[in-house]
Amino acid sequence: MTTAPLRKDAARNWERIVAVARDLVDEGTPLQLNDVARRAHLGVGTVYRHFPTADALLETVAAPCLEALAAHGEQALADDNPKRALAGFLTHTIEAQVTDASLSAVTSAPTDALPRTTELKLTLRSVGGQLLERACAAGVVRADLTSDDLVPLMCGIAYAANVHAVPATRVETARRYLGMLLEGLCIQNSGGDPAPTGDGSTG
Amino acid sequence: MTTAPLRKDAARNWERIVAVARDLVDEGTPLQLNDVARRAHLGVGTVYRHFPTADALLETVAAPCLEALAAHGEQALADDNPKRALAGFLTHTIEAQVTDASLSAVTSAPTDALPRTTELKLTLRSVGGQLLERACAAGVVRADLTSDDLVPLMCGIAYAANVHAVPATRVETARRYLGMLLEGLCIQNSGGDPAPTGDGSTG
Amino acid sequence: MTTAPLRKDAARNWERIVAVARDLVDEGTPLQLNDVARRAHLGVGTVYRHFPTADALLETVAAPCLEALAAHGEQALADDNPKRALAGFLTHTIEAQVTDASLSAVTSAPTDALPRTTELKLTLRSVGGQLLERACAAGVVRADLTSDDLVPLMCGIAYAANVHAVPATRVETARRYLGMLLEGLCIQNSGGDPAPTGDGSTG
Amino acid sequence: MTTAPLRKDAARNWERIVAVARDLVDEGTPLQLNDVARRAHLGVGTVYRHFPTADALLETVAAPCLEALAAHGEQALADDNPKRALAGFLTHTIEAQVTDASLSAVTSAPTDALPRTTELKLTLRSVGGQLLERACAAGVVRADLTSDDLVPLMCGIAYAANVHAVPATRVETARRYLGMLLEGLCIQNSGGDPAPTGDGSTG
DNA sequence: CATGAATGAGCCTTCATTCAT
DNA sequence: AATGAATGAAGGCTCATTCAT
Repeated sequence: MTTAPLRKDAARNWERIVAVARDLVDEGTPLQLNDVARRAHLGVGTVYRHFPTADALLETVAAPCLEALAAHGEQALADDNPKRALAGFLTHTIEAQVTDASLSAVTSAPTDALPRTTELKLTLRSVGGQLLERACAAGVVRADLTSDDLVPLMCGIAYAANVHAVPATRVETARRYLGMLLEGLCIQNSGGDPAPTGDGSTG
Repeated sequence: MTTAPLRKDAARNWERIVAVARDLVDEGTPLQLNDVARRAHLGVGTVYRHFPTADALLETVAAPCLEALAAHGEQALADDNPKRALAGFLTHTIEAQVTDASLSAVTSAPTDALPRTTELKLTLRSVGGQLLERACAAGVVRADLTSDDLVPLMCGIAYAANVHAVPATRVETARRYLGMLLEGLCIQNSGGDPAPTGDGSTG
Repeated sequence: MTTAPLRKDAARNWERIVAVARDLVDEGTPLQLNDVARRAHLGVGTVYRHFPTADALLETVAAPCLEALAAHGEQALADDNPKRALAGFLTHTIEAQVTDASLSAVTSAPTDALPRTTELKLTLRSVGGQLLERACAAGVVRADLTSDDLVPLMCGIAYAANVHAVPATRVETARRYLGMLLEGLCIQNSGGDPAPTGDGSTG
Repeated sequence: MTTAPLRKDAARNWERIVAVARDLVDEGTPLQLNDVARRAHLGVGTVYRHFPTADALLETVAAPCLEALAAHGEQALADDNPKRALAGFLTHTIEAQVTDASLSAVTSAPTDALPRTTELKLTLRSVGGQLLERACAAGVVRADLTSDDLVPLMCGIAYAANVHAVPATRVETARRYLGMLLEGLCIQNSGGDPAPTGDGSTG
């Protein structure tokens, strides 16, 4: 729509570049445009033509996942159980973030290289915000939680799962941590005493 | 202890290096040994002699904070309110991590450059484990939480507070997020339906 | 003449390219064929077809000015005051060179990309030579000045005006410098001692 | 004075770098730091350590010549013949500029990389200004010539001599052109009509 | 003819680490 | 021990030119 369709060969190269980048992301290698070019058997210039910066490429790699998340979110809006809808959306989000390194990088970044990314992030935030609002309205979620908190919290959970957890168990760990966040570490009716004290004093 | 006490001038250099490194960490500058040397008005070689790698220096910078945390944890063990003890310890930990960039780096790192760091991290884990155990025993904390989860969760909370939150509000944000984790995002008696579904399906 | 007339669309492209190049020259941007193509909304290949090198394009841009200068020179030949004729011609030349960056580049260049340019430069040289000859014959110009000196001297004056003089005052400065060159920096009857000594000794 | 004396090996490298740069300048090769490093059989880093930019190196190469010119200028101030003093100074300047490509580059540059260069250029300007003032006072130089004009005019003459003149004759040509500038192209008492007309009209 | 994607040499710069002084 | 100069691999990016479409 927005851009003219690429020529066939250019399109093939574009795909190659993104595919290589995807592989690099998956194997945890930092994205370097020269590196991508070498692996894709293309000139550096070609890569730079398609992606002016490494971030632009990373965001392109992440885009489909962001879109899938957004799509899922839209579906979740149709769920008439607000709690389940929100929890499902967050679960999906977390699983994606833990599975795909491009996502965590992109969602954590304060600025975007591509307008499309900004757009997707806004959509995601908006969807999350709506799901949250409904859950709030239904009284199933604490009232002091805002849509601004959702992304950081998800990033945090994903980060937690990536710290010390071996790849094999990451998704599982992430789900556990999300469960803990949703239900709380503490048993709720366990007494009237404070959670965090603010000044950290224990005695 | 393990090493012979440094000569007076060497000791002074050591202090200088660590002080400079502390400053760099605080201003968010990545630790580069050349940089440290220049600012400390010392030769690079001197810095390398004291700290073979940047990580060793970083861990040295972080050590006092880790010790302070451990000390606090020991005190907390004396608290007869297990929930308060644990919450206070976690609050302390989070505040430290958010405030001090060296801490988050060191606690998140899978391996350590210095044995002392490993030792401290173990102590911390052990203290946390004990506090957790007591809280568990008192039934104030969910049973599926293990001492292995504490560090990742704290790192996650700290990370969450660092994403998108401006420095000025970070500590406050981190406290909020810790509160949410402890109490749960969801209102507890709000229905029988599941939190995360595991397969993420919403309908 | 030498080449078949261009097809209408090709001619339009040619014009577009030259116009864009003119703009780039005027804004002081170095001529890059890719750049020209982009601004002209044409493919690079098209630009390369019309102008095999950046110099060829530059010379094409400069050609009309060179022609105008030549035309002026021809007119000056009709002036019956040899001194005025020469001075006028030089003034014109200088003004053009200072005003139009393409000119200084082309006139200073030792070799030409286009035969047309060589032709024009020869014409100009010839006209200058004739004007000079007349002035010499009339005894109003020093005898050791040859037609070979005219172009370098004009380039030099233009260069002088471009060094350190802000754009706004360049033409004025160039005129002043030309005046100085014509009349001499030194007061003529001011004594019998030498101008440049050749070995630079001051005594 | 200002900087600590270099270690012997560093000093040797410094010399090597400057010598190589001098050669490159003399053979008309553009100064590239990597290139310098290769020719000097040194690591790039070494060159960058000594000279942060190519301009800094160029100015270092030019410095001795600038100093020599300044020294000559000081001597010229002692000459009791103001015209000869000025002419000698200008001749020297021109010869140096034509002979040494580093000089023309440095004197024409609007900004300097090294403070030392700025200093030298100021000295040179000041000396020129004084010589000019004396010549003016003695009535041997046109009154509308200011010290601001000296540098541009000398750069212009040097440029003129470099245009089209083959290296072998450059110095000679430059001297001739300087002579012409000093004495004027026109025979002075050759009539009352104007030199440049300002509008360039020839009648 | 027009197009513009592809090329890749070439330049710039940084920085972790070594080692002669 | 202390010093800090030297190293050079590594990464970044541009741009003139070619050639498949």
